[in-house]
Amino acid sequence: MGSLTEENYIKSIYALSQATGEVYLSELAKKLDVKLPSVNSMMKRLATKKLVAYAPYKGIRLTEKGKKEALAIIRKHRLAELFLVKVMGLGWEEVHDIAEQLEHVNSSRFYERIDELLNSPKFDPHGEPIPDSNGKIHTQKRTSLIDLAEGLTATITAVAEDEKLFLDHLNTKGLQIGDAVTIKKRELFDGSITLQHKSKKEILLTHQVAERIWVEV
Amino acid sequence: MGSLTEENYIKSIYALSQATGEVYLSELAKKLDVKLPSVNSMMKRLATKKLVAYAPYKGIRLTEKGKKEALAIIRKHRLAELFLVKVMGLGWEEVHDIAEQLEHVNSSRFYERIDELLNSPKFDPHGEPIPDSNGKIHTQKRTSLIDLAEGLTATITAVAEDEKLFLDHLNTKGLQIGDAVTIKKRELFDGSITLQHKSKKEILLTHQVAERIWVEV
DNA sequence: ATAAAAAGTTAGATGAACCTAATATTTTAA
DNA sequence: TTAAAATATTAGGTTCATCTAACTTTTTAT
Ligand SMILES: [Mn+2]
Ligand SMILES: [Mn+2]
Ligand SMILES: [Mn+2]
Ligand SMILES: [Mn+2]
Repeated sequence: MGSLTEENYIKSIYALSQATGEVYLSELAKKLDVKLPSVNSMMKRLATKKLVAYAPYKGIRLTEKGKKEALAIIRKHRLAELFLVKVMGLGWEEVHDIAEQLEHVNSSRFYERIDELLNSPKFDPHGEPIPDSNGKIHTQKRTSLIDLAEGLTATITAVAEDEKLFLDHLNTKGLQIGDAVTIKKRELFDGSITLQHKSKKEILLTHQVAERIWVEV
Repeated sequence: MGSLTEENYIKSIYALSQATGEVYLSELAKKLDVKLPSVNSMMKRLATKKLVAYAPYKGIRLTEKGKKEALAIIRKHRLAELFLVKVMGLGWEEVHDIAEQLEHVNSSRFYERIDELLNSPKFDPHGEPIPDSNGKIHTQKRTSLIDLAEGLTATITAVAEDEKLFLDHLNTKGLQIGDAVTIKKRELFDGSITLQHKSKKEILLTHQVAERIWVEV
């Protein structure tokens, strides 16, 4: 295992590479809130450690070793989040920041026990899949609410997790993972969406909110 | 709050100053497993931060601010240990090393919830008092088993906590916090002690073990 | 196709946290 | 009371993780 800083780089590279496979150093710099030369020199270090494949002026990608390490950290992060919600009774909107710290705890016993207490859970409180202890992860093809046609009914399977304000917003709207929603109206002007919700209430979501909610039809 | 390293220095200074009040840099160096010049420059840093009182060639002591910070860390450490035992079902012999990491987690919510779930506990799994959220701590006058006269009966109130092998040893001997023991025999030759235990069994403890067990008569 | 913009690199500096080697001060023991 | 031992300090160096400033390469837009 590397340093806390190295772990955070690896995790961010993994997250960014979900889209295209390759990651630009400038993306990484933005995500980690550091300058390009910092990223540049860290990439050289991670390359000598065989965690990323790096060639000057080319984008980077994780090696198998790097991917494995990323998934181990993500596993700890998501197990921690679910534990904080299910066992400790915290809200889904407040667990991410704590999990950012707990994911770096080095103790197989600690995470073994969490996994046992939660019965080897498959999803975190925001609907993200939890990699198993071998680093195997179930990636779902995800459809955003904004891509759903009027009239369709779908189930909320996941939501963006790293902005507390967004989750606070969902709390006030009364939306949760597993809820069935029907698209009543899609506004062409501003991209906002009106949902029919199990609570019988109609819910209006702005584009900004709807794009952070993923569903399964 | 300072860095993880600073927190560990503060905590160690607090622990060492329990005996005499003043702490020698060389003691600190030994405890933290670093060399003297490292301690020396850290003391200068902590002094500018008003966490320790430092003058060249004099021992150091924590300021009130430093003491408060130490107690906050110790509170987190001990709450974490008890949580790991009571809520997560880990053994008292395996929680110290995990708590060494959890004590640096920066989240009042996390520790608030632990405190609530445990009902504002007063003692950790090894019998150490847990400072309250204002940094108030109940220090007991502690008597070691080696200082007890033959024939006396006493209750185990605390044990040394930072050596896993020692706690494993107590587990095999079947000794726990709260157990009543009677001194049957004290050997002059090697300082070993024979106890009468509630389990009806006689238990032989070497001096090395007995000195790490504290009791109340 | 060239100029401008974006992305990436190098050089050199900084602060944190450590180190070794040399030196100074204080304590202890002969 | 002086020498030895213990303790503390200074000087100077290393690695990690960051930065700014200057420069190079690649991409994009006119
Ligand atoms: Mn998260
Ligand atoms: Mn999550
Ligand atoms: Mn402990
Ligand atoms: Mn303890």
